[in-house]
Amino acid sequence: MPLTDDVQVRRRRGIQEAASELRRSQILLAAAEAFSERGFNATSLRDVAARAKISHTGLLHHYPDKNALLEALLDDRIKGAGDLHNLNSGGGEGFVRGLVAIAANDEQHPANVRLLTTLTAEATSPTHPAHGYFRKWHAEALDLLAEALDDLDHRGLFRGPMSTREAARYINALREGTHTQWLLSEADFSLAAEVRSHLRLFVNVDL
Amino acid sequence: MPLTDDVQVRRRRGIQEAASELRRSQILLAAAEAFSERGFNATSLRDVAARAKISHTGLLHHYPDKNALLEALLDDRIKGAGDLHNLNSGGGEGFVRGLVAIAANDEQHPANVRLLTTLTAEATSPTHPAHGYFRKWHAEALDLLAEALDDLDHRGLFRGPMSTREAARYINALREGTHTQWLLSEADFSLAAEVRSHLRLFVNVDL
DNA sequence: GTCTATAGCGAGATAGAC
DNA sequence: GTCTATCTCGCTATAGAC
Repeated sequence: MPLTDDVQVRRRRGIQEAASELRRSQILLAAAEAFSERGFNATSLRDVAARAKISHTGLLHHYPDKNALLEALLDDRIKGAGDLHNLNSGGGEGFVRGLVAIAANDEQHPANVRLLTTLTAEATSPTHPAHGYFRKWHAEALDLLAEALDDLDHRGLFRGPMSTREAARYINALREGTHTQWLLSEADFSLAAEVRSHLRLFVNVDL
Repeated sequence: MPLTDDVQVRRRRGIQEAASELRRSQILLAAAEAFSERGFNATSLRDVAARAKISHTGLLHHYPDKNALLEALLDDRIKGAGDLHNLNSGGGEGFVRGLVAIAANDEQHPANVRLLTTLTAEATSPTHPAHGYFRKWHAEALDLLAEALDDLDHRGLFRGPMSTREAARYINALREGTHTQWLLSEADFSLAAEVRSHLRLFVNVDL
């Protein structure tokens, strides 16, 4: 019987994998904190490592370089957020209500907002490692919102004087710009209320 | 007669000051280029100096450190732009038409847009050297726009269902967010047309 | 006013012990 | 899987010659 099939070995391996996964999520949390405070470019791996209470070489064992760390963080955050508020079920109403829910959640976590706002702006540069990632994500976000508005339009709940695609562009721009204003004004208005008002300009849905 | 009152000395000094000013504007141009491509944090003084065809220590003679360079650039750009399109004359109509003019100008200079978008996001962090600067600038921009909308409101040219101050917030957020989308979409729509549409949602002015 | 030279630091990444 | 030690690089900033 080969050693790799040994029950104890498999059990030990399972424990190690769980520990490893825990470490990784600690590291991602630390990275989110650091990137949110200083941006991606200005943050050092040593800073992230210190927050995760690990050496910077220990960090590099889990993520081979800085870009890999960023990619893992984006996967975790962006892909996670959409599912969390089930933007993809419940039709047009579900979608726009999900947007308000996200804003309400963001309001309690300014660091999250700063993280995405800063990374987005940095990624605006074509030389940034996450440029392609954000380009794709923004295009997808636009498509999804336009679809949701189309769904509402078919049922007479879209009230804009413009096309649904234009409205989708306006709504996303409003959200993005409002995040910046909210951060710069040090949260002196309600993010959720603001998003609710934005959406009411375009759709006839009880939010 | 003391040497400092000598005519030739004064003339030479005048020439030197003019040359110095030229150098400074070359440096600011180089800084704008570099910051726009890579952001402030990720840009080195050596990079800026190379673009300005000067040594990095030569640069430090004109601007004592990196923050001073940033501050000088912001003063030059932000304070200059408002005057250029005379946002402060011509009342409410003049102001909103000025906003469209700025967008039309920005459309021809994506690097300018990226510069301000990136710096704004970076400055969102309270530890950023330009944090206070952008905070103040955003608050002022909001006040000025709200005043312009008030002026239009008094003459029945404001059409929003919300207050002028809320509308000012929406319009500024739309502009900020649209910049980001425009950069990420690699300019696949017209910035000026978009701003014109935004404004038409709120004011009854021929743009 | 601009340069060369260099100090002094912190970065990303690798090698190899344990 | 985590560490120490180290390599190599590029950075900001200073000193001092010209």
